[in-house]
Amino acid sequence: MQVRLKDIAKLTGYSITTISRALAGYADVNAETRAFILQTAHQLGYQPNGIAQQLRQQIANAIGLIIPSDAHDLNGDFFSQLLHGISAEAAEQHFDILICSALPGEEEMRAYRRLVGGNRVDGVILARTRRDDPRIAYLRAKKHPFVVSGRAAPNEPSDFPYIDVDSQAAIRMLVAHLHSLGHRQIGLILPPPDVAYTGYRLMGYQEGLAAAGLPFCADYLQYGDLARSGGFHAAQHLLSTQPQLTALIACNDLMALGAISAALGRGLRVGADLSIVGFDDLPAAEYSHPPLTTVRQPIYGIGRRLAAMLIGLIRGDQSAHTQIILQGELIVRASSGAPQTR
Amino acid sequence: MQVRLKDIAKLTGYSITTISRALAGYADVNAETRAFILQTAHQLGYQPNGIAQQLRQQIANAIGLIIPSDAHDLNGDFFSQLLHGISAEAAEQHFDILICSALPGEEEMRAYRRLVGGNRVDGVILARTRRDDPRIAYLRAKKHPFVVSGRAAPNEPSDFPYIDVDSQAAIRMLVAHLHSLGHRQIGLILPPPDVAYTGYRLMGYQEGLAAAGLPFCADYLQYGDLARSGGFHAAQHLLSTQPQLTALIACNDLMALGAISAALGRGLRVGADLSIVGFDDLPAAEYSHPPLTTVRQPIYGIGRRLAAMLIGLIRGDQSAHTQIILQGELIVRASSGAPQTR
DNA sequence: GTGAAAGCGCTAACAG
DNA sequence: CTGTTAGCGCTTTCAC
Repeated sequence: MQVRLKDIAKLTGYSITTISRALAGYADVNAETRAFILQTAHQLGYQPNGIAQQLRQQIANAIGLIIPSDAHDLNGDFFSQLLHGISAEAAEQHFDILICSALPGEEEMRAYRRLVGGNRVDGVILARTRRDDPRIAYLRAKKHPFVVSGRAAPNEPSDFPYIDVDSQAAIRMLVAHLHSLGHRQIGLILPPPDVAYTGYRLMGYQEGLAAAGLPFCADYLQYGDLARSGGFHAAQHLLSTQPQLTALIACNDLMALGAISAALGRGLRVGADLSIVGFDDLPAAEYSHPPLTTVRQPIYGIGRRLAAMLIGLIRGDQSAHTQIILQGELIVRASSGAPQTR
Repeated sequence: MQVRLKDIAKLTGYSITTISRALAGYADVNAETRAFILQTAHQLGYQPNGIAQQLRQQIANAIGLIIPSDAHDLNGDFFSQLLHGISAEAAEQHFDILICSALPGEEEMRAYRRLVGGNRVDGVILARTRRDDPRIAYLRAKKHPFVVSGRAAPNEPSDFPYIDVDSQAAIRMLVAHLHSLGHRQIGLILPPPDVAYTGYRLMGYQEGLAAAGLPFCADYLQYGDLARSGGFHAAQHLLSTQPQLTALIACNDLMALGAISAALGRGLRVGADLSIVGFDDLPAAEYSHPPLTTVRQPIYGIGRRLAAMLIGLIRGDQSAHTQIILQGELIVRASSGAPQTR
């Protein structure tokens, strides 16, 4: 079965130590010896036993990612892209990724204890932070390296390394965009209140309205699940109770797509009778009909940089402890246009 | 930092061996001793070092999943759901999941060698098999446990454990459905030819046509990427070169959504002027506009069962070596209807 | 019931 | 340049 250093040692006549050093590329090995050893190792198809290396070196060479299990259904594309970025960077730095899906709550914390406490990973990446997030409390107490996709809620301290998109500015931008098209009655579809970033998006909306000289109306707000269905139902509700609305801002693309579906189902022409805009720029946004006006968030890049930061922290590079807020880019597509009354 | 067995031993006065046995639940430990040890361990917040357990027991307690990196963008929702199922089962059986994204090719094979050859995982799950798949050849040669989501291409032997949906029957069903609505000119949007399941879907189409007494026309076929863009461009092409088509079958939902977008963009009423149907039943299908007629594939369940099979194989349960073909369920929604000419 | 000792496969002082 | 030795933290015979 598995080829061990011992096997190469037996075959070449050198000691296990020399084999190890030759393979690891240490300088103090005779060039010919090294060549011979490398060749033999290659012939035997030697692959170092990762577990043994990890035990010996006291590092797992792995990072953990615990995904809220509802996220798969809610926002699979987002996590998939984030994971893509993370794994690209991890692969380059020879790190593995340990994945766990768990429901927020006790199950989730058990997963963290197993991965973190059990030394299976050297650091973890957190996503979709919640208000008063117990995971952050745990990792902070453990002093275990971690980085976060997104900040803490507005009124909580974000005293950890993170990368976030300035969603406050993004929503502000969307309000300004709609206002410049002529919209005066703009509804907002928000994520659930316990999601940390919900507060930022609401603030951005209020600031946007203020900047445009528009009044804030609480009846123009509706909360919904982070998915198409959430946007669909929220839009249904807003459109029937507030028919004067000419535009809807959804706090992410999936909700926006659900809202489009609701609007079309009511016979509205999206982009004319009703403008709808989102946030994320998932692949789905480009091919929806009409294509979705949105603010682009470089999800892949965020995943990549998060992984790079985390690996930096693991290696003890204190300069990796940074907090980054990215600006999104407004992508105007046909789902938003000048308001028209039928 | 980390609490070790040694620490508990020191504190309780028992030997490491006894601590280990008490924690592992062996019967030959005095009940009081055990209680005392368990309590102490709990107080100290003991978490066994997973790496050490793995090295000692020669099992990684982990399964590997190597995701073609293009899949994240192409079909994030699908992989996300599959991953969800896999991780649910794995978590229950106390297995970790090691994820790697790699481009098909040399990079991908290196990832396999590292994970499999390096003993980091006890088994792997393969998805989106290709014709003449080198990963299967490698795993087979290594005699390493693996299970596959999907079969080999029609003309290749599928002599490995797998779970697949009968996509041949699914496409046949879709043809029958469209035929029963009155469609006679039905186009087909296919995945790239190197994807293993493409052959099955084409066969299903041909069989469906034959059963309906319709002629097969090669001009009604178009290949495209496994994504919205692929469906979009394929539909564009079919609709402009074969305007007599009244229905399009897309081989997955994303392509179908792209096709809907293309049709709407040409001013066609989907479900009336042109019927479009897909396959998968991703969350997006339900909320597209119009909602998509499709064949439902229990992706989460497939992930779950794949993980269960693999863990069975790892544990040496030969009865886990099974080959399962599931039947999809036709979900009729508004994107398909009787053909109408404008 | 409990403890001593061996060893999983590897790396890293330390000698020579 | 190369080999000897000592573990990483855990489990598991094997004695007592």
